[in-house]
Amino acid sequence: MVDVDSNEMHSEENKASLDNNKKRVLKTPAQLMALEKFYNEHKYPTEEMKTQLAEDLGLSEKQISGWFCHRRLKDKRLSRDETCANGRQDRSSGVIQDRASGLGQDSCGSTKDYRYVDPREVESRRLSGHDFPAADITREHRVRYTERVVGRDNNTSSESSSSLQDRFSTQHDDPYDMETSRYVTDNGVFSPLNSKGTENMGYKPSGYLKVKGEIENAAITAVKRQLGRHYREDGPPLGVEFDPLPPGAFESPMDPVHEPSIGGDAAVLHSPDTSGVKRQSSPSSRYEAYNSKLSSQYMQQEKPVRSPKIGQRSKASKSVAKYSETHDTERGLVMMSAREEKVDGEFKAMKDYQNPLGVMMTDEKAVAKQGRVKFPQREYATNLSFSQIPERKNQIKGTAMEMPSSFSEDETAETNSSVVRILQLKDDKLGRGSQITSL
DNA sequence: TTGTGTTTTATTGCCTCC
DNA sequence: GGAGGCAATAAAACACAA
Repeated sequence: MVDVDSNEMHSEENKASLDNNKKRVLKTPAQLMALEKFYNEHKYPTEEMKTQLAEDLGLSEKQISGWFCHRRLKDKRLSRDETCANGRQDRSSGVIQDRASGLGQDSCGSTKDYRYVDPREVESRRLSGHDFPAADITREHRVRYTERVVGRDNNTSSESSSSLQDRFSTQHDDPYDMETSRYVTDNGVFSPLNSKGTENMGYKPSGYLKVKGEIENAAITAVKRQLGRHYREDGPPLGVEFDPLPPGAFESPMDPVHEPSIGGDAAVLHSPDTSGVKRQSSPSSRYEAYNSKLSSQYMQQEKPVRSPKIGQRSKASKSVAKYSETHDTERGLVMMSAREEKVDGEFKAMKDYQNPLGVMMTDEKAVAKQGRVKFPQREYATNLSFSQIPERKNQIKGTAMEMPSSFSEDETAETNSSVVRILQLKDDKLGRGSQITSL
């Protein structure tokens, strides 16, 4: 742990070092966290924002500007790599991809190549919550970063997935607030998460799950567990017949622009009741989106492409695998950030889905230039307790580690109930009531 | 322990917009 | 012309494998 004083001193050193020598000084975890959070909402901060941020973080405006600049470049670079990798993967593998992950699908393919998309458009989409490879990348980065932040002292648990058990269980506006409230005790010490969810299951993948990696299918496994005795590997019970799907049931618009790509049910999304569903923060919908996305990510890792960046990713996945074996109690904290970010984006996507793109997309760059973006509350920096953020070391990188491999009982219950709610909504819309029980 | 690769930070130059 | 952003580059910090 790093106490406040040392961080503040560090911040002072940042300024001083800039003046005195050119030796670069790493941002403190708290600074990075604040910056990341701010960046997550404002890719192009106004001068006022920068000033405020610089003041709050103890950095110079130049540093702030430079950081945002590099951060955008990083996003863009990663976006290129990611979309290109996805495109290659799609061509080389015969694995069916979820439609929700189709954004990567067409990245280097025929529909649209995001490498040639105006980055501001990318950003606008991200801001508006539309799913996008870059959004994943941001999430990946954030996970990587926060892992570094919290993953330093990972000796509290050897369970492989306790951190993930909370992925879908909670929704909070501010992941950082949530982190501190949920994981930090009154003394500011990280309290271990409940890890029993991993132990009590003893579930072994079977059938299709054997083929795919356990990591990828952990979410599927979780759903299986939730379904319990209702789950049948060989399909529905004999004698149970499903109603034929209505025409166009699987024909959700694949407009790469409007497609929210959250992997949720199209009927739900297009339903007038969508608002109710999204506010409900259905873990199942999130789960679906997550699972579909993870599939594409997993495939990338499985067949690394010979490019420097992909090589990094492959290496990262190894680290992740190793990391996931031993670091999970506090990793949950990392997951919370990534998850909340994604979830937030998903709900934005759902909320924004009904609006035309032209209306929804805001050119933040232009807006920032005009200084019309309201500076948010100074929560980015001030809400961060430096004492709660470990010193940064042990850079653990990865993407697929976000995969939930187990759920706590509470989470299972909640997820299960949410799944049922979604199914009920679907059935209500389709005017049938048999599928839930058929499951 | 060391070499190598990756990431992050800082600098600089060019470009675009007002 | 100034401001801001992007891209290229260098260098330091860091992680990891041998």
